[in-house]
Amino acid sequence: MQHQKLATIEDVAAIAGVSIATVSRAINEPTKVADETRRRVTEAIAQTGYTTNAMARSLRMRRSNMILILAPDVGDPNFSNILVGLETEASKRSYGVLIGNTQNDPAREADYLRFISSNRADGLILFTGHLPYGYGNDAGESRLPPMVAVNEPVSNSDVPFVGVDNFEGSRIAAEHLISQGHRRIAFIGRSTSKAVNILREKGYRAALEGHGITIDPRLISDGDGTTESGRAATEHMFVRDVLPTAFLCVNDVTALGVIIALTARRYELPRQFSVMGFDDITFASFVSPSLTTMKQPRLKIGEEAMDLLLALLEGKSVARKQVLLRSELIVRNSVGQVSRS
Amino acid sequence: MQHQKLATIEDVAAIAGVSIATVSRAINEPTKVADETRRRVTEAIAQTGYTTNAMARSLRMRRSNMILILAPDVGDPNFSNILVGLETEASKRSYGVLIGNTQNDPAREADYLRFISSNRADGLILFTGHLPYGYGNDAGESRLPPMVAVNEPVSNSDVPFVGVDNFEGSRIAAEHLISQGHRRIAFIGRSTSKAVNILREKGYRAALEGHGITIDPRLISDGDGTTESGRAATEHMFVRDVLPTAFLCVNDVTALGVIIALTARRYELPRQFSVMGFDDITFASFVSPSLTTMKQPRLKIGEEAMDLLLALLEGKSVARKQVLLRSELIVRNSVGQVSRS
DNA sequence: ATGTTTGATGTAAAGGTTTACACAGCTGGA
DNA sequence: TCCAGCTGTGTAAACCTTTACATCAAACAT
Repeated sequence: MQHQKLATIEDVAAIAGVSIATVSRAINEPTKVADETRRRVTEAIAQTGYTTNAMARSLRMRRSNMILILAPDVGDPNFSNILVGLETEASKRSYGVLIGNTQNDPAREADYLRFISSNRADGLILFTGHLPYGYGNDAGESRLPPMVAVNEPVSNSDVPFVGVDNFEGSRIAAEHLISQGHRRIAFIGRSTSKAVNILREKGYRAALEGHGITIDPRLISDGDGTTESGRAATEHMFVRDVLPTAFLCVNDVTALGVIIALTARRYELPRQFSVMGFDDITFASFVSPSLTTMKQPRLKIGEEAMDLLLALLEGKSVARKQVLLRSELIVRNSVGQVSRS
Repeated sequence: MQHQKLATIEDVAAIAGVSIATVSRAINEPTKVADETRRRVTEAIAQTGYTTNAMARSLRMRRSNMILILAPDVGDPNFSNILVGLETEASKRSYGVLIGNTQNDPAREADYLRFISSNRADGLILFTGHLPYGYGNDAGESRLPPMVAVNEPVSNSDVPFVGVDNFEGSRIAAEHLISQGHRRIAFIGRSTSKAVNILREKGYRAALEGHGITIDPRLISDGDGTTESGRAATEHMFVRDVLPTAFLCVNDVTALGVIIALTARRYELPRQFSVMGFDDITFASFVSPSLTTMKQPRLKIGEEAMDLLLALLEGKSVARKQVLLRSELIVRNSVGQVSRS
């Protein structure tokens, strides 16, 4: 009962009174078949409810029309909206989208690579910030398929990247704080390994230096981008008693941790301290105080990335190997004029 | 350069000095081939880096080992964690997971159904709360594949459902408010169409009735589960001047709207009003006041749903067509003792 | 009238598996 | 000695397309 034998191209051909080659052409290259014949075929298709078997087609054409999305964490607040963009563009061009949630587990990444080598996916979108593990160690030197990185560039490689201009965005964010009179500005979320963090720190430095503000290294704090890291970094500054008037955070999630720490110490925001995030994730507008931040055009990022990947896939030589979009300053209530101290 | 001709089963067979049938058996039914032969085949596979071509296999076996997930909105805060569960279980059983973001657009749903009829997916996970549009209107009466609903049951159908016991959970939530001395309890988010809302309202009613509290219909407010609906409903109650001491909301997103409305009116929570949510979405612990709510075991829901679907797919007769998991009361700071008024 | 081009269609191969069936050799029982 | 059953392997069909090549008729040019 499971399989009631779907109609094949042969059934259609029989009904229309033509050969299967003609049916195939009527579907894929309509101009190459006579009007009258095409009409008969179309009718036969409607009559049988025929759909072309994607497996047979993929087998023959050596192409699955599927894209694999490799993400370390599907729960990442940046993920879902980029995914919508990716999916929208893919489906518009009749590609399907496969999800691989790797949790940064090398075994799982290697596992998912087999979707490529077994022809189940033609291309790869990388959220991971690194090339998949397990690449090229099987004999046969498995070639990597066309790829595009998103969210985080792939460190030392020439994998095309689509994302926000993190340096520029962070510079704008810092400028905003400076424009509110802040001079002692902390940067929360320094990292030596994550490209995004590095760029955002550079933007911060550029802005301060551009305004002749000397950077106090004690105001730069390591962090891995989690809420807890933001909270801990803030606490640490209080313990050491080296305090800024404003916190520029590597992302919104970190900023949330900073807000939690400050609120716990009963400070009033933004009167006593200003906090700035980056990303504009969903809850940024719901926190109290609502978060001033830089908005990533996530939908657009997804669309552009998929567009680039499909271009690569279709063999078009692609001019730009890097698409940097602008982030937008969203002013809410977590940043204020510097308080006279 | 794209395709350097991958090794096929034939190459392996040649190297191992056996027929392709034997190679296939060595891979899929190892016990059926002699130890020595199997060793040679394994070696040949390693040597060539052979991976079986999934398209050819699927074509032959009439099975893609792919599951299609149909979701109206990938950004739904309940979605991502359930997805992780679904994906984890699927990948454990070596199924792949395809994402279909439909935005409730009938055309897109119908479009995705073609993944089924073209054999690109064997089964369906429904987040949508309804059967996909475009089912069965093509001639040939396209049979629906094995399906499991998640997040929201599929109204009037016998599609198996995996989720939380909404009635019971809501009853527990209401009981909690009652235990804090509340008698005038509002229910925000009534709906006549959404099964989840209906069940949660029933749980609310059951709890109140069980404690001999007569229900004031003016305290039951329609809502579609958005933040804005929660805000508007609350405002409306102030305008009519019919006020509860506690708000039981159909979900956390709605509760957030209620909190926003109350905070805007400068009420102090939970001293003056109590607010209770449902779902325990990520930001529930970050709102101020942090939200008391019922936690959905989302990971588990995903895993159970996929497990059920795969069982269905493999033809096992499944005992339970409905898996109801318990939700857990999470006490935070948005609910307090009723204030003497 | 002959040769050439064009357009529409058909024939058959190829794509890479799985698996029913056949076969060969061997074991063990009668 | 013969037969039955078992084990391990091979042959070939089937799964459903796409497409190179062949064919044929009609149109056109010479």
